[in-house]
Amino acid sequence: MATRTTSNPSPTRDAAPESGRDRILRVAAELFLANGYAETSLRTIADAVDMRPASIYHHFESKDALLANILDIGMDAVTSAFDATAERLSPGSPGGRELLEAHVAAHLRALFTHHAFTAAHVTVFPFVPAQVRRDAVGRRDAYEAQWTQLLTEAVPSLSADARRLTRLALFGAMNSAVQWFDPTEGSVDELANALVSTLWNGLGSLSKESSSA
Amino acid sequence: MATRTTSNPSPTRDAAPESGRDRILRVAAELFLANGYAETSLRTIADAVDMRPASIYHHFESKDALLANILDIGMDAVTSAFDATAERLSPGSPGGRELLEAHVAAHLRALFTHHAFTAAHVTVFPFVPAQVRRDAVGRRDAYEAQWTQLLTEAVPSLSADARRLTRLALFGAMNSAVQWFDPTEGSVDELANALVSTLWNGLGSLSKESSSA
DNA sequence: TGGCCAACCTAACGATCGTTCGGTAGTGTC
DNA sequence: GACACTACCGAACGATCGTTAGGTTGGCCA
Repeated sequence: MATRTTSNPSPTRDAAPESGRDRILRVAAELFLANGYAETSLRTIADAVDMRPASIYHHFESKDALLANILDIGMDAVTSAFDATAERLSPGSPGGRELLEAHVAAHLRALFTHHAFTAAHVTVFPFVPAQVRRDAVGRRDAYEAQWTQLLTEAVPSLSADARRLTRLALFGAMNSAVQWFDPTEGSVDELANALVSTLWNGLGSLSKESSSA
Repeated sequence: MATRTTSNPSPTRDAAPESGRDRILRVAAELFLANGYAETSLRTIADAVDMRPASIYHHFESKDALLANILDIGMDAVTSAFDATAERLSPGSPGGRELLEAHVAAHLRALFTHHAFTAAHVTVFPFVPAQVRRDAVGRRDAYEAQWTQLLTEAVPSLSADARRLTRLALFGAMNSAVQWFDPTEGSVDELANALVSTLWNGLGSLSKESSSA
């Protein structure tokens, strides 16, 4: 679907030296996240990777295309994390809570592992140029559909309305974490556990008298 | 605390004609929300209010100051909504769930009533110029402290860590609503009820066997 | 050895940006 | 009728923006 080349920019693999293109992607993603898209000029990016502005155009046809690649990489990260988790869990078919927690953990892990690329979706997204945004919403919709199916499986008795609300609220909660959770100070898996624990058991279970409406 | 003049820009009061200044604030907030801060030029704003760019500077000393005013108005809306709700509920001191739901509803109502002003906090905020952001975080911190106290009252048995997590996740869920909830298609109070209902009872209560880990 | 091509460069283009300067029209005040 | 004040305007400033044209370099391959 994506005609863009989204080659592997993750530097965690061995000593494979980061290519110039990947370096631009990573640094630009970090700058976009820190300062915003429009506020980050190509000259700033070029300086940060020790190049000249014109050199960026050897790798990307425009600033918008650079952003589109970054968004694609972020989307790749979360969707492949979801798919890998689904495959890993498919034979056992665990309980609803375990299913949910595994996917929340996977989503959060992808969010923080490829932080600059995924956070771009959360923060920069509303303001990316219309065409770039149009390209990306298709993939987002597909990812959200996967979650809808997941919630159906995890909590079958949920109505369609409640399922939609739960999905959107959960996404809001998870994605907001990129703005306040520091993975160097706590485990992402613990965050996922705490989040799903609250969502699954409810705050009412902690009150002396569970006054369920 | 805020030295800026944050006069009433809400048009819902009688036939008091919207002043030029308030019109600039409202239209600019809408444009910032729709297109982003840096992407929205003063010429675009001036066109939208049928003025010339130089005229904006009669009312605001800079584009940053204009944004700072917008953020202030948004913050005023949510804090005064919180305070009014707290005062309204103070004599009765209802149960934890009712307390929480009332404040969630108040926050959401403020969010959608002053949509452009409050949504600016959610979407534009990460990218506003550093000085403007610094001015605003103080007020945000104070508002978050109010919620921490509220959660302590509503669910006393919550640990400090869990309280912090719940507050941040709830904020993430509520604030994300400005991006997906359409108040013309559903009641904000019903949204608040559904949200708190899920949070209070938990998804596990809907499963056949509530497998509370 | 010579051609090829990816990677990067210098220099500059026109456009647009936030902002400023020096006005003018209208209104109320003494 | 002079003054002051608010609200706005026309025209322009220098800076910065994304982008392009036309190089230069160095390694690979025949």
